[in-house]
Amino acid sequence: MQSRTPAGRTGRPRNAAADAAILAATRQALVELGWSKLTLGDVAVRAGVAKTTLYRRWPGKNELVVDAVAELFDELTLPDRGSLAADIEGVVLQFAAILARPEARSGLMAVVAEATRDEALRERIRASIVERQKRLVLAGRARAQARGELAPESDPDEAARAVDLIFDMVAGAVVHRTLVSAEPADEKWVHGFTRVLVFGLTPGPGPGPG
Amino acid sequence: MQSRTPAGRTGRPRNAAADAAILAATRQALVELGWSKLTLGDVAVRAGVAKTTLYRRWPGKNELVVDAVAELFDELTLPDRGSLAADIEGVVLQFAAILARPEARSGLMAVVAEATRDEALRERIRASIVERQKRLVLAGRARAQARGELAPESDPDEAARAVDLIFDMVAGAVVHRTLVSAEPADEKWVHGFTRVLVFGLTPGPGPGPG
DNA sequence: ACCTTTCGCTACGGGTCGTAGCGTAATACC
DNA sequence: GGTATTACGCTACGACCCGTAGCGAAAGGT
Repeated sequence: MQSRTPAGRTGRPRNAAADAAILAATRQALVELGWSKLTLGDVAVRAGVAKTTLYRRWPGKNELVVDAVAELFDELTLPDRGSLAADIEGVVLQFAAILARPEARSGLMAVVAEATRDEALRERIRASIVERQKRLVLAGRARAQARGELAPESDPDEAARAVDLIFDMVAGAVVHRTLVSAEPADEKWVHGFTRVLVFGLTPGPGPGPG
Repeated sequence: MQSRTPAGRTGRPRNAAADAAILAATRQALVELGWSKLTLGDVAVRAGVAKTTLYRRWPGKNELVVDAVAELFDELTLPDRGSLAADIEGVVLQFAAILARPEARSGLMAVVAEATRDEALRERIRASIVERQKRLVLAGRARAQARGELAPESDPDEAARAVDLIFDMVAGAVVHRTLVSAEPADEKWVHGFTRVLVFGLTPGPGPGPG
């Protein structure tokens, strides 16, 4: 047993508080400067650490911002509100609240853009941000099936595709509303969105989108 | 009448061919270098113009890339395929095809990210990219109402909100699927998406999402 | 005490930025 | 044709940021 230090290593241990300080400084810099004007030297000064310390812990700006933004999504939960529509509305409102924060707005899209040319970064985003969100979709779907609101999927492959589709529709709509249309995903909008998602554009069992 | 030159100005006219060359060079650089490593000096060399010419025509990298990417969306059309679902599938497939191109993938998200801190850039994106797409939603909706598939909206304010909602759902889902989930929005996916959008998650008049 | 790792600091070459200045080219007006 | 006006290509520049190397000191284990 040599696991008193994080990985059984010898030598001076890393200052754990510095990690938190650096990530907080990164978010602060994102708010004040935005992605493009954010420099690692500036973050180091804000965090009260040397620039070299930053480079010892993160490969570069991209990975640092991913980790800084990922922490924002820790607060996502899925309380049981009794129905599929209510569950969707609840989680979408939480998601919208996160995306309304400037550090998320400027950082998230930028790293996604960078990830289009960086497979490792894409995987980092998937593991630390996307996967956590997708688990909420899975949980909500299971609940709805237990309630009888959705038909249970026998084919697990089909089920996975359905979850991916729903996830892209929910997250995509909120992100597009917030960042591209640049208008708030408030309760009214979320309500209309949920109605369309659950009942569709054509007036079926529920009222139409008007 | 002094409007033979574009705006009635005197002096040497601008080389119109240079504009096209610069935008094409920008797209090429986006493919080869991506957003972050794209430099205006490099674009100038590719286009065969001086770097100063670039700065005389565009305020900076952001605006240049917006214009370069906007041209990609010129090809969007909305052929009448007979039904709302078919119309949606057609235009979504076109949209997906554009987003599959590397110059769109790396450029679009990056400028949207920059636009979160730049009101003028946001307006430029809205005018040259978003508005054109939204017009297709308007046209498709009018067709569906003419066919009787959608109830006509009496309140123009409600109608505008519905169009905005649909637009965010369609564009958002495709963008998220393509850029965040990083998987192709192929025919199978588009078909499933359209079914959910038109008929909803719950098995109403149509079949469920499975 | 000794070893190992981290940390802060300084310094560096390399690259990009955005602008200024200059001479020249291309057009409109007279 | 001559002149005014604008666009163009080119060069050069200070400022900034990058990412790394090298050093001495600090903080833990053994």
